[in-house]
Parts: sequence; C-alpha cells; structure tokens
Amino acid sequence: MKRDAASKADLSAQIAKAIRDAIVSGELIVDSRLPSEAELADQFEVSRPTVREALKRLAAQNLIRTQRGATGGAFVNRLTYTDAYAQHITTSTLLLSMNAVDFETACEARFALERACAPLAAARRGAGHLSTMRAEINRQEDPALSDEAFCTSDVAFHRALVDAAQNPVLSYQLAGAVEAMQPLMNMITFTARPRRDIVARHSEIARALQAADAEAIDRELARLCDFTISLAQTVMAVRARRSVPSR
Amino acid sequence: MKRDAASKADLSAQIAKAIRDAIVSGELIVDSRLPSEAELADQFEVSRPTVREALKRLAAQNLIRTQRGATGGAFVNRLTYTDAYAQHITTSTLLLSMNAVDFETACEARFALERACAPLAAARRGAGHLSTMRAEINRQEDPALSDEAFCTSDVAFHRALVDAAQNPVLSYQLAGAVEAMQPLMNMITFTARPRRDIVARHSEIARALQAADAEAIDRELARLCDFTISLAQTVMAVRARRSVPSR
DNA sequence: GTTTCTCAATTGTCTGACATTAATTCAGGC
DNA sequence: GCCTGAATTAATGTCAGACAATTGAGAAAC
Repeated sequence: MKRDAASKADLSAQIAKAIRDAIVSGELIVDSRLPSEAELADQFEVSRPTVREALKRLAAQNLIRTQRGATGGAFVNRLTYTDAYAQHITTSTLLLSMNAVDFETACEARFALERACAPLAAARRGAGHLSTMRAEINRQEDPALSDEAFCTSDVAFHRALVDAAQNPVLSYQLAGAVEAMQPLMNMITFTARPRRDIVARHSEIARALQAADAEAIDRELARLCDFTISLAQTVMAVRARRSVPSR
Repeated sequence: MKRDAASKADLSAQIAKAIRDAIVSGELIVDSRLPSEAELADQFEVSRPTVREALKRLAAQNLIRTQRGATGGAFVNRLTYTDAYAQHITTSTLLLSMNAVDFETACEARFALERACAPLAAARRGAGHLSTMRAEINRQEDPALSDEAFCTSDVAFHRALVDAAQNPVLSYQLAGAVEAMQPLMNMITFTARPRRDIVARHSEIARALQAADAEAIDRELARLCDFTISLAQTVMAVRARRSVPSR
C-alpha cells in the first residue's frame, strides 16, 4: 500500500487510489481490517482529516465499511450483487439523463440486451419466473392501476424474464439497462400508452417462455421494441406540433 | 437541497445524499456551481470538514469536480461515456473477483451480451470497424506476440464488434462485461490457449460482419463461447489433477 | 459462573489556522 | 488609451489538536 509521490492529484485522492489498488490487487482481502485512521495518517505522512477524506471516497464506492468502537475501524467490503446493481443503475440513469440520449438509442440498446437472454431464459426458466410474470400481467390488466404502478410492474415483468436466464452476472448487467430506462419510459407512459397492446405482448412472451420457444420470445421482444419506439415518435411529434401551434 | 434529520447515517453521508438527490432530480444542472464549502457548512449546520467528506464522496463517483482559486468551487460534472465505462469496468471486475464467479457463468453472460449486438452490428458496421478488426487479427497471427498483448488485442477486436452496432449505450453496457472478463480470461490464456483456433473464429466473424450476415456472426460467437468454456474446463481439470497428484 | 462496571481504542465531529491556487482589480509606465 | 504586473480576494487543500460517541474487552463485584 504505497503511494507514488508522482501524481499531482489531491493527497486524499492519491491515498484513496493506493488503498483501492491494495484491495483490487488482493493485498487486502475481504473483511480484513485497515489500519486505524491515525496509523494511516502516520504511514502516508498526512493528517487524519486527509485520511478520512480518502476513506470516504472508498466508502462511496462501497469498497469499505466503517465501524466505531474499540474493535472498530475500516473493513474491506465484499461487493455484493445488490450493491453492484445499485451502482450500475445510478450510473446508467445519470449517463442517460446528462447526455440527452435519445429515446430510440436507449430503447434499442435495452431490447437488444434483453433479447440476449432469451435463449438462456427459454432453456432454464423455473416455475417461479413464470408465475411472477403471470402475476405482473394480471396486475397490468387492472385498469385501475396507476401509471406509476404500471411502470413498476412493467420493470418487474422484464426483470423476471432476465432472471429466468439464471445467470447472476447477466442479471446484473441487464438490471441497469432496464431500470435506467424507466425515467425515459415514463416520459411517454404518462401521456398515452395503450396498455392493451403492451399486455398482449407480455402475454405472448410469457406463453413463449413457458413453451421454451426462444425464437418466439425474441420475435415478441423485437415487436415490443419497434412498438415502443414508434409510440415514442408519435408522442414526440404531437408534442412538437403543440409547442409550435400555428405554422 | 434539504436533508432529512431522519436517517441515522453519518452526517457526511446524509449531506452527500442530499446533494446527490439535488443533482439527480435536476435541481442542480450540469456545470452549475455548488455553494462554497463554508456556505454548505452553514446551510447544513455542520463543520467544513464534514462538508468536505461529503463532497469527496461525490467526487469519487465523478458527480462533481472541484477547482481551486477565486472563482473555484465544486461543479456538477457531466457524466461522460468514458467515465461511465471506467466505473462500470471497475465495479464489474470487483464483483467478479470478490464473489468467486465461476468462469462458465461469466463467459456465458459475456457472449450472450455480445451476441445481442450482432444484428445491429451487421446492419450498421462501417469501414473503420472492419479495418480495426482485420488489423487486430493480423496482430494476433504474429507468433511473437506476447500473451498480454494477445489478450489486449482480443479485447480490442471484440470491442470493435460491439462498437460496430453504433449504439453508444450498448457499447457502454458491453464494455464492462467484456473488459471485466479479461482477468478471468488471463487465467487460462497464460497456460495454453490455442491461438490458431481463436484467430480462425475471429476471421470468420470479420468475414460475416463484412457480409452483413448477422446469423453467421451469432453462430461464430456461440462457437467461440463453447470453445472458450470447454477450454477453461480442460485447464481447470489439469490443474486439479496437478494439485492432487497421487490419489 | 454471571452480571455489571470501567476503560481504552476508534471513528465522528468541531474549531481555528495556514498554505495554495487562480481570477480580478488597480496602479504604474509606455 | 493600453498593456504589464503586483496586490487583493475568494475559494479549495491541508494541518493540528481537541472533544464526543460508540463499542468491545477485561476487571470487579456478586
């Protein structure tokens, strides 16, 4: 855990990097305790506040956790799938919102990824996945369901499809893509999303999954993708006309 | 930018969350300047070091950048694709290494994702992508190439295939999966990876991409996936036998 | 043996200070 | 009038020292 005097970055950034490298390289293994803040301050020849800033940087990335008390300190955190999901979703959401990614690009990416898991899902889907999907379809058929709840159910449905592939790494990668899309999806949902068509697609997907018909799943996802994109274009066109009424 | 007194978390975590929420909700837009540390300390009724720890947390996530000097301060950062790539790769790599994800699962996920972009890549590939892939194949044919360089070239090849889909969101999602796999790949590369077979697959993929033959790309990727997994199993079996020699 | 108390180690927070950086301002010379 | 350059100023970066809060461990009492 050495820090090069070279880089011009802030001390706290240098120290954070040094510790991060030690973790990534395996020098510090999961659940091992880092030296106390005072000891780190001595080692790196900086003050304790500087060390603390470095530790907060690592804590922000879920790389360490801290505990107070006599046997407390900073411990190397095991990065769980849950943590990784959360970070991935945050990053993806911000990336989409801050770079004005157009709906078509995001939608295309999202469905392309989802189609990637169709063959695996068809081969491995369990009863739990199918029942989850059917339950969500039932909820979606209720006209009294609010738009927000419909959206959430939509995400849950697709999440179940992804999970049916029974590959946690794949689920992790796709969860970010699907969930990060939700805010963008909402933009069109709250205007005029014809639920009947979507539920019909969902039903077909569930049927195909039960039949382990990978090609049918793929086909339905492609239709749903095209449908969503064309719907978005319609909505955008209407909005554009409204904002420039007389011309 | 208010902080609830509710949560029991550290003050710096609360403040970081409050500011992060303000950014995500759009209350603070890209490139806008946050109040100075002293002002934030007043607003949140904490000391400056506490505010600084909060800001370092956000800086660790590339959400803000800081600048010294008279007109300095903390500014909301635009999350670039490059930043997002880097974070995604770091997270994915740590997730794989800390959770003892087995090679087969990771490999399956990686190729499933890559196959997702085959149709788009076939439809849109430009001359640049094809020439990059051919150049990498040429490098890979050189027997003098070191194992590390071969690996890097391998990643570059697949990266070009992904980029050929011309969807930056898709590229972002896949870059993490492909690059995070590299350390795991290295484990088998450095023993006995038959380069000829891999180069043959790569050549076929490049040919199929040029011919815009999505199905052929998909087929070749599937073969490469199966090949890689079986190779890994062979290597593991050999290692297991070596580590338990006489029994 | 069990419970309770005290203690020590560690993180969390505050105060106040100084160093460093960089834009701005303004005086002086041309 | 215009350029040059030094002082000003406002901000972050860093430090030292202190105290509060928390928590486990060992000592002491029963």
